[in-house]
Amino acid sequence: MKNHIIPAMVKDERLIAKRRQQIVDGAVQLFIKKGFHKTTTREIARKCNMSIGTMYEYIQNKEDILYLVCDYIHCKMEKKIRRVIAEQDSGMESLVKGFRQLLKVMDEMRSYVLLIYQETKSLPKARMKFVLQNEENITAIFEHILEKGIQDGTINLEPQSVKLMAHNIMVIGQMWTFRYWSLGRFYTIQEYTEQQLNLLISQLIRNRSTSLNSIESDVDFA
Amino acid sequence: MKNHIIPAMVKDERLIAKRRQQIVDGAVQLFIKKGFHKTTTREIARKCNMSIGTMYEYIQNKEDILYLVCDYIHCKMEKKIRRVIAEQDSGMESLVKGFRQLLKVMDEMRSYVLLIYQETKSLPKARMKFVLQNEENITAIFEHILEKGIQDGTINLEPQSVKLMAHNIMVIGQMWTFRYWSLGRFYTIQEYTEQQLNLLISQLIRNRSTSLNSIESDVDFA
Amino acid sequence: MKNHIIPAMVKDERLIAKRRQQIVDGAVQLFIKKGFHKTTTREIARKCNMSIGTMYEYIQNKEDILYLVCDYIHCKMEKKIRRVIAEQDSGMESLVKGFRQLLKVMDEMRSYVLLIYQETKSLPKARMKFVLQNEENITAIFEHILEKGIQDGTINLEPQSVKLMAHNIMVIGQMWTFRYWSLGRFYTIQEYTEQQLNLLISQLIRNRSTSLNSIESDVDFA
Amino acid sequence: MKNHIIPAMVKDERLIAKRRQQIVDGAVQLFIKKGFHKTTTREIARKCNMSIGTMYEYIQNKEDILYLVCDYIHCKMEKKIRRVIAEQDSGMESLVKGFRQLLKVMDEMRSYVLLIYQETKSLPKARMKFVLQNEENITAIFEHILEKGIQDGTINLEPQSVKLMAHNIMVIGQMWTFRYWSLGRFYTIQEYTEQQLNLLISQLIRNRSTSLNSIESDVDFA
DNA sequence: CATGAATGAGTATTCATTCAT
DNA sequence: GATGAATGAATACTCATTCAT
Repeated sequence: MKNHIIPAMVKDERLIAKRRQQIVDGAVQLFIKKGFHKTTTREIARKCNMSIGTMYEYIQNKEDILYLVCDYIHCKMEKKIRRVIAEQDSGMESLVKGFRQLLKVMDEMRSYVLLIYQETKSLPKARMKFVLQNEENITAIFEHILEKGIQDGTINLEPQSVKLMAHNIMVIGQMWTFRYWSLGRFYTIQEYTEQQLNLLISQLIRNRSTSLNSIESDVDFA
Repeated sequence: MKNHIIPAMVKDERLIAKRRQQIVDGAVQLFIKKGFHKTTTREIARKCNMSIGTMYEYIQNKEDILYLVCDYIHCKMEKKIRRVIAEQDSGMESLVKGFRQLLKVMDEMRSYVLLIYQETKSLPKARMKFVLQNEENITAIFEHILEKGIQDGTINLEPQSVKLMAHNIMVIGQMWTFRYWSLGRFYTIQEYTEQQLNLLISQLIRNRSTSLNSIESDVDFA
Repeated sequence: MKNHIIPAMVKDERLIAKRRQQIVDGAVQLFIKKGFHKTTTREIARKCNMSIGTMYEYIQNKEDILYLVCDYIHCKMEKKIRRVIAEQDSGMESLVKGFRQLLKVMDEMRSYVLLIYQETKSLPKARMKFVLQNEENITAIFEHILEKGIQDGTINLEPQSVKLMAHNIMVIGQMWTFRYWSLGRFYTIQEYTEQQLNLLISQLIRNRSTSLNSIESDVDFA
Repeated sequence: MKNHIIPAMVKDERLIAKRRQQIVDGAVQLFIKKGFHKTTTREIARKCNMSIGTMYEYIQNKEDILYLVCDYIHCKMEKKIRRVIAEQDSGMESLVKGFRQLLKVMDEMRSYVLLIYQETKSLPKARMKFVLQNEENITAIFEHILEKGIQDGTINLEPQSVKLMAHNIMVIGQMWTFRYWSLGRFYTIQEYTEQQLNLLISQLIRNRSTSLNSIESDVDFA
């Protein structure tokens, strides 16, 4: 977390972290249910069992809370995704594992991701940069995987398209959250995942003789 | 336009259409610059050279304006895209033309699309439905193209993936608007279009012997 | 009617009277249902099938409408009450007939009277005077009856109390409208009338040997 | 006071009572001078040396203020009237004392009572019920007195007319406020009181041999 | 460090009235 | 005479933020 950017009235770093987590936990629920603008600071304070006065000891304004929330969500996502990436795996193996995990996370955190997605714009320019940067960090995971795959020969992709492909992968994940209102009517998350994976692979191999099934899914959708 | 849904205090239908266009024209600019929430009704009225009183003769509340704006944008997009689709073209031809046009439109209307994207959630539930429906109408254009291509044999895609692929296409278009902050640093719209097109085609043909170049681009990016 | 006080943009006196009656008819219903303040001029115009523009040709402002309404109600009440007063009757006979008629009218026009009662204060000072004067005119009917009764010996009352008694009688009538929420639970209008009449008479006779029953009620409560 | 019904944003009960009194004190004056509808919340806040924000911490909407005012007035009236009623007095004695005190209070609080009278209808239904209930509580005082008088033989009244008579007494009091524009021209409050008392007594005794003068007035009109 | 009462600028919306057609 | 679109002052209420205790 880069919370350090947000100044607090209180010194005790340990306390700051604890209280901010409290704030984030309370705020997320409210933001998801009502949106950032329609949630009042009073509500947030009440939700996290804090007086408004106390809350303002740990933040400077309402937007700070949104920032903390976005940051928290991104960190959690990133951690969850990195967990399945192993050094020893080939590029393609990592890709498949990473992709499946990405979609698993997107499904689990659907409303959270949607939140970031819809409210980021409410952040002041400077803060927005940081949030977008977080996003780009996650995108970078897939860039690295693709590059590794190109080098070890398991992935076939022109270097100039690496960035683009990484973005595409991220967006395939995100669209499950922001187009769920339509996609959810036609596909389960498993179906969605495997079909998108098939389409994705078809872009990354020279010929489709390589079977996906050779790479076992160690992602189980709860 | 389904504006008819919004009741007006004024009877003259001609006038209603005219004034509402005035309102939309003024509001879009402000919404794009400041966002829906931070734009005041007074500002909107001033921008479109109307008194607030007059404005409220043609709408019922601020959200109506947002709805009118979203509706207007979607209609414009749909019209522009349909323009390049010709009956006599093969599925694949239509797809390529449609895709290129989609991206051209997305680039031209970048901030407009972004607006819809970020503010749709501010609409009341009922109104949101309509906006999402509009979106789905555009997606349906590509569904039809894909189906046509499957039938005439120019496109290779499993039927169950048609809907998914149509969504993917739409999202490839939209992501140019909402990830422009990153994509715009690495690609021009032409580069973006052609690379995405290449990736797309690779998913829709049995073998890559068919060259894209055979389908000339009649889309010029102004 | 002293409508003449209210200037109109239109000349034709016949038309003025007709249109103003139209306005009054529409307005009364609305005022009764929603009160003066919560009724809009637009609603009134719509209710009486007139454009607002036209309506304003016959009045100068919203308060004028209230005035017209009050005036109309008072005139109607006065006419109805005077109808049962006959020259040849004794004072006491007139009193009983007048009283019973007063209560009949109050019951029939309950919501109308209540309206005057609650909204008179919304009139500008000058207009209020006129309305109160109308009220006093009706009160004066009973003053005259009481004086006649004193002179012909059928009513026993000190001259200094005549005015007071006339007011009391009016108020007995009015309270049926503004305390109906309570009185209506315990008494029918007939019970209310006869009990109040009994009490009233007991104040106006030297000894109670005179029976009320000798004066027949020619008022039938529909 | 049943203020507890009105929720406040502030917790300290002591403070709530104090601030609400402040609000009532400021509001009454304005309501009396301009009426409820023509008084703005800003004016009220200014009058009671509070920011609007602060004021709204203690009420929920403008109507709440009106309710508080009505409640306050009724409570004050009731207390003042009850003060002169003594256990050991006979029914008739209580009645005379109570009646004189009622009129004294009505005179002192003339504009306050008039206010309740004219603005109660501006309250939302539920609140209006409470106010009317308060009114009925005061009326009940006189009901009890009348019943006592009937039992101890000092008052002669048919049981079925008790409720009616109690209402009549209340209305005799109230009419001094809402017909003061006319009554005030002819009677002082003392004259009004004694004449009405005489008329009242004439309804409540079998023969008029009993002299009122035997019951001394301990009400002095300041 | 914690509290929560105080603040007041800011906003959507209404509605009586006018006046050009 | 009739119409109804245009006007904009006026108003109730909210809510992020502060600061004395």
